[in-house]
This record gives sequence, C-alpha cells and structure tokens, in this order.
Amino acid sequence: MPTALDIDRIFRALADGTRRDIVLRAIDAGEGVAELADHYPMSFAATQKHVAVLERAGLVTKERIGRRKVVRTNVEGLRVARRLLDHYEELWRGRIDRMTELVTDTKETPA
Amino acid sequence: MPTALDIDRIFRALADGTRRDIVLRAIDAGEGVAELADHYPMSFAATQKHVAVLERAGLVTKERIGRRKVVRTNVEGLRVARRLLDHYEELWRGRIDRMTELVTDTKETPA
DNA sequence: CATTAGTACAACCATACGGTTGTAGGAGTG
DNA sequence: CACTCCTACAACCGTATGGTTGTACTAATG
Repeated sequence: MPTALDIDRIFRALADGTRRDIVLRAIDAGEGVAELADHYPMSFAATQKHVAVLERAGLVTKERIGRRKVVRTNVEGLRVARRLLDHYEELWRGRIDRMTELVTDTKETPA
Repeated sequence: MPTALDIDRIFRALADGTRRDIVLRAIDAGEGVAELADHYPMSFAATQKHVAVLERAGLVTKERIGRRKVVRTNVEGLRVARRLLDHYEELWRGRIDRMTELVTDTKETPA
C-alpha cells in the first residue's frame, strides 16, 4: 500500500510538463536519458534530474542496455494515482446516492 | 480543453496530503474554511492558502452561505486528471497490442 | 589502453512553496 | 451602531525545486 508520501511524490512528479512528456515517450521504451534530453530545451543534467524524480516516484524504471540506460514507464505507478482519483469519484457518487436516498426516505415517510 | 498549465496546477494541488484531505472532506460540502482549518495542525491562513490552491486548480469551489464560505469539491476537476491517466494507460495498452501484432506478423510471414 | 559516449552527481543560483503573523473587509448579532 | 465571526490578503522566512556548470564513473571502440 502506498504511503501518503508516495502519493505526494507521484502527483508532484506528474505536475511538470517535461516529466509528463518523458512518461509518454518512455511508454515505447527505446530512448536513453541522453536521447530523451535531445527533445527538451534544457541541459542534459536537467533532463537527468527529471528522470530521477520520475524514478523516485516509481513512474519509470531504467535498464542498462549497452552504454545507455533505457527509460521505461511503469504503468503500476500511474495506476496508483488513477486508483486514488477513482476512489474520490466513488465517494462523490456515494454522496449523490445518499442524497437521493434521503429524498426517497422523505417521500416514503412524509411528515 | 485544459492547457498544460492547468494540468500542472491540478497535479501540483493533489501533491499535498492536507489538500487531498480537504478535497475528501469537501465532497460532503458542509464545512467553511475555518471549520476545515480546525482539522489541521496549522494556522487558519495556511489552510486558507491550501483551499486557494485547490480553487485555482479548479478542484474545489466556494459558495457563500451566511458569513461562511462553504468549500465544495468539483468532480470535473478530478476527472481532468483521471482522464489524462486513463489516456496514458491506453497508450500503454496500445504498445502491448503493437508488440503482440508484431509477433503475430512474424509468425504469419516467417523468414 | 586511450578515447569517446552515456550517465551520475555535487555545487551553486533564482524562484516557488508552505508555513507564520498581522491587518483589513464583509456579514450576521447584541 | 458596535461587536464578533469568518474570510482575504500582504509581508516575511526557511526550505524545496528547477535550472545551470563542472567533475567523475562506466562501458563500448579505435
């Protein structure tokens, strides 16, 4: 079960356009850090830091292939976030249901 | 359609435990800012700032009721984030499908 | 084995963020 | 009207974040 800090890191990591783009590109899992860096108007080191943030959040993994380290997005990380949002929406639906139930009760036992 | 900055704000807003808790409590939409603040070990102003962050992200709205401003979570905001994660997972599935297809093609047209 | 490609990491800087206190405005209540 | 409750916002402070450059390690290549 992910801790609150895990959730913090996941959402924090997703709160940056460059990092979201890296997640997208890394779905096809072919590029190393340097290749990823070529896509962005920043230094290699900056990109490397973004990858590190994603890695700490569990959203990507790195695999050594030759002299490169290929970045691969980890769906399970994404699912942790999605499940939480699903849960929020469930609770929301529950609220609607409770309100409906309340109206029904009122109708069935009118004052 | 939400801009990249909108997405930034939404995920950023969700990257804090206090704010996520406010979103949860505000689903039942009954508490004003001061009442919310009572739940957390911080000043009223700090809580008020958190609510402001959520409001800017479109995750909650405030409605004046008497002298209070009742905070209510906005599901649509949550859905923006959820849809994005759904999309990422779809792309992931797409990758799997393409890999499977590749294998199938190889089997059907062997060298 | 010297060189080059790719990666990692430390040090540094400006700005953003999460907290504080203090002050001021808007809406009920005596 | 005076007062109190709730909210809003500015100013401030320490720390985290996103960027930079520079140095060092690892692995393929001549």
